[in-house]
Amino acid sequence: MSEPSLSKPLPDDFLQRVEFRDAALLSFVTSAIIVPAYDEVKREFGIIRAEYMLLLCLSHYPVLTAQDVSRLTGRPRNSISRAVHRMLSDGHIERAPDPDDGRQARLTITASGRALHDKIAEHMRQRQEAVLSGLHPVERDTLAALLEKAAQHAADL
Amino acid sequence: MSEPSLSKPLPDDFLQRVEFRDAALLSFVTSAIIVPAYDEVKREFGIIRAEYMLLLCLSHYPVLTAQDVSRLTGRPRNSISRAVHRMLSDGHIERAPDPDDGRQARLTITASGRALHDKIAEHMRQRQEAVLSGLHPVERDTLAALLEKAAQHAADL
DNA sequence: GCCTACTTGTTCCACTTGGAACAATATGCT
DNA sequence: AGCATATTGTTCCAAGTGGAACAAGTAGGC
Repeated sequence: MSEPSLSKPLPDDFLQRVEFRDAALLSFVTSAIIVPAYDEVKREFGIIRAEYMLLLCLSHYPVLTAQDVSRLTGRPRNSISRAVHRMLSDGHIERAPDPDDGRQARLTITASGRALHDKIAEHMRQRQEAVLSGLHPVERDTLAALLEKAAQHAADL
Repeated sequence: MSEPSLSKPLPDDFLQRVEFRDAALLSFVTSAIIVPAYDEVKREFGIIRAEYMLLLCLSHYPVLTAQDVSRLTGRPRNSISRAVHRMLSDGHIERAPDPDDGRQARLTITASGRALHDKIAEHMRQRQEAVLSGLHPVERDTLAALLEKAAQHAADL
């Protein structure tokens, strides 16, 4: 035991002193939800992040191209391309050439893909509740409203 | 990079319709800050995420072991181990064996490492401001307070 | 028509990432 | 003391990631 040795290092103190406190807090809370949730999903369903984002997008839009998904999610096109091939071979999505544009393909989700998405979304939701249940419902609403305002502003950058 | 991910051109209603809206909003806003900031830092300084987190930790604690940094940041020990070696060879940190425990080594930041950290932190801060400047100062304080409460709760999970 | 510029989806490759096993050391129990 | 167990830091390896180049296709100008 030399210093204030951190046998149990609580980052809270750390999150106060850091030079970019708001970003550090955002990152900490987000990771507390996202990282364990994606780890669970990968272990349980063998689905990696880009693959799930593909299913997520297709479950909210009837038809998308790979490029659409890339732009929606911010992931590079090659990651989406790989995800499309795996989800195709697993039968979770379908692909049809666009008759009006020979370059692009129209992607749609299958019943199997939608069922998988529903199960994964429930994992995400549960993890979200575990982390955010420390806030009262009114606080949750306030947080969501502030985040939405920031998201709006960030999207316009 | 490894972070949570939704990026810019998101139709507004996507974040409303998703099954885990709070997590999606958190992920979107966090990524809007973190991802471009780390990309800049990597391009400009050649420093990757684990390496910067090491510098960040050591700039706020006088002495840490690699294990401490791993627990503080949540990154696996081998990532920290690699970062330690590169920051050592770049002269940004120093390492000395712990006289009381032959397993661990005491890490400290050098003047060069601290200068690098200051420059990187300024990049992060600027990116944070770009995204969060859409909120009024009072809203920023409210957001930080709510996130801190959630972080506290998440740390106790 | 032709030619240039752009877009979509893909493959290639260098790099990052993190789980698992490992040696060295420390701790606890009897 | 001895022996089992835990911890630190490391290396190895399989997997994921994203930039760059690429072929096929489209769009616009002339």
